[in-house]
Amino acid sequence: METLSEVKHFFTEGYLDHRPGLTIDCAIFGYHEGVLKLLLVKSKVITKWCLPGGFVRKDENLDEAAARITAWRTGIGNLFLKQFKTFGDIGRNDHGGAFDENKFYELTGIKFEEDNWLYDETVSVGFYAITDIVNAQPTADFFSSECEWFPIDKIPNLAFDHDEMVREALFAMRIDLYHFPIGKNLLQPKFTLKEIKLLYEVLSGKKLNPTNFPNKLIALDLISRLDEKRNIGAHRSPTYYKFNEEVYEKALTEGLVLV
Amino acid sequence: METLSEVKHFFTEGYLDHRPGLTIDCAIFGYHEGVLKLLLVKSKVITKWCLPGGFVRKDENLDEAAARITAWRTGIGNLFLKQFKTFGDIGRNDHGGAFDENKFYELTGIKFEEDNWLYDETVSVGFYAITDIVNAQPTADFFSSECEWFPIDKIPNLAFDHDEMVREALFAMRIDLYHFPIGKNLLQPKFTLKEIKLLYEVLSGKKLNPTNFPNKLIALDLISRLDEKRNIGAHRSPTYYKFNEEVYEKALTEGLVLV
DNA sequence: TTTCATTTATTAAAATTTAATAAATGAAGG
DNA sequence: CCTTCATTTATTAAATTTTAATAAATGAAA
Repeated sequence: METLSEVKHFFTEGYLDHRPGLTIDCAIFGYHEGVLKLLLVKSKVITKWCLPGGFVRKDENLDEAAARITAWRTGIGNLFLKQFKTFGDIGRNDHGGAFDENKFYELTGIKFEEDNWLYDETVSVGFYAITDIVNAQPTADFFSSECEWFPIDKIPNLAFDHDEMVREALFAMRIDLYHFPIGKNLLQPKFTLKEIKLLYEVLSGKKLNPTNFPNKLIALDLISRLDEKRNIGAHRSPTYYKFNEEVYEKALTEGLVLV
Repeated sequence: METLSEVKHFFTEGYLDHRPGLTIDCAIFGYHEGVLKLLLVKSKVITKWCLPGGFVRKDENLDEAAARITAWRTGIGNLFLKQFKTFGDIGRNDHGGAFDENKFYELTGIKFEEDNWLYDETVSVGFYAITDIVNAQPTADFFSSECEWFPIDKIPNLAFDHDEMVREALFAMRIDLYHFPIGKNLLQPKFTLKEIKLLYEVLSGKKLNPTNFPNKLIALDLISRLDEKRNIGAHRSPTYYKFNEEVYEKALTEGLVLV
């Protein structure tokens, strides 16, 4: 939502083209050179930071809604996206004083009625995504004054049940690391063993063995060695590796066991 | 729902105490002595078998709804229950001719109107459960004429998107096997290494190493040896083992890595 | 009473994983 | 311009773990 008229339409008649009581929230993790961050949104009318999210449209599936929201917030389509949990505790819509009605009226001229469709109890389907930070373009909209990356260990208190969502997203992502390949959009097409090890270390939050871990990826036939070396200055030149497309894609749908 | 008046109330005024558009479906896996089965329900008014499920009440959370439904269908409370995926494709409510309107009228005297709340698009949160078959009491109700265990490799075509649900439930359960302890309600308090190996083999669908696999459980401190042996007739007596409660409970919430 | 089938437990072989060492590379300093 | 040095990758050796093979136990059946 970028214009005031779009906003007004959404608040007064949004229930006509959105599925009532059904939202999506996305934990978008961003990786770049050894740092893991999370994309958060600050609304002008909510005093706490939030996960990017929104209502599901009547003409789209859950996956499509999640893809739309992440694509809009990051500028990147086709990123690694995965449903991790659905949140439906009663009372989870309660903002606990975080919503500023006056500010909302000031910005929109709309008085929020008790029976507005947005006050209805909602269920939110949580998705997480992993993207490369340099390729992403954090995008704000009418309400969100800010849209920023936060290092994973410096995430502020979030609105609603979004704290729990982040905790669960990270937990699910770290389990998925053992069962789905990752890295295709996070590393260059040619990468060194040290780079992919660092990626996994940052995502998992654990130290990995420098020789043993890459060997597992090779044993799974997920990556393979190239006849090319990188020049990294005053050090021994490491060999380049690449992902094996077919194996990678197959593992994405069928799963694997990486330990 | 057991009586006709309950049914009538649900169909005409159910939206008053249920959350509209929000259902739960449960893949209840049953284990007993090396066989894995799935609990299915056959409704009098739907021509195909279904997963047990139902609408979420306005006064309960998702987990509570899932616990209520599984407890009602199996007679067992407090079983291993886990959310695995939420299904919200548009058109997933379409029964594809599986719903028999005439039979429904015959049984209830209710004419289904186009605008009945049950015709609204729904999102279903999928849970799976694992229970011991001998302790379970499959229970039918007003509509479900039958409620039966089906061996996992002999599951018939199901109604709605329940085929996909079962596939996803099994997939999720088999991944969870690597990260959460299982067996406390499926084995006797004292069990042999062969028994727990068989349990894992049946649940995972894979052959496991007879000495190595149990050793991993011991190394994780999940099980420990007792000073007692089982008499199994004309064979060498195996040693009994038990679960370590504290480790087991901790792993249930924090996760583990079992490979 | 002895043999036998079947199962668990122990031991030895194989494979894998970890740690230690060697080799490579170019910057920095004499 | 040559030597030293810090740092990184690659290889080799040690340690550990996993697999396979063998031994021991048990009671039914011959």
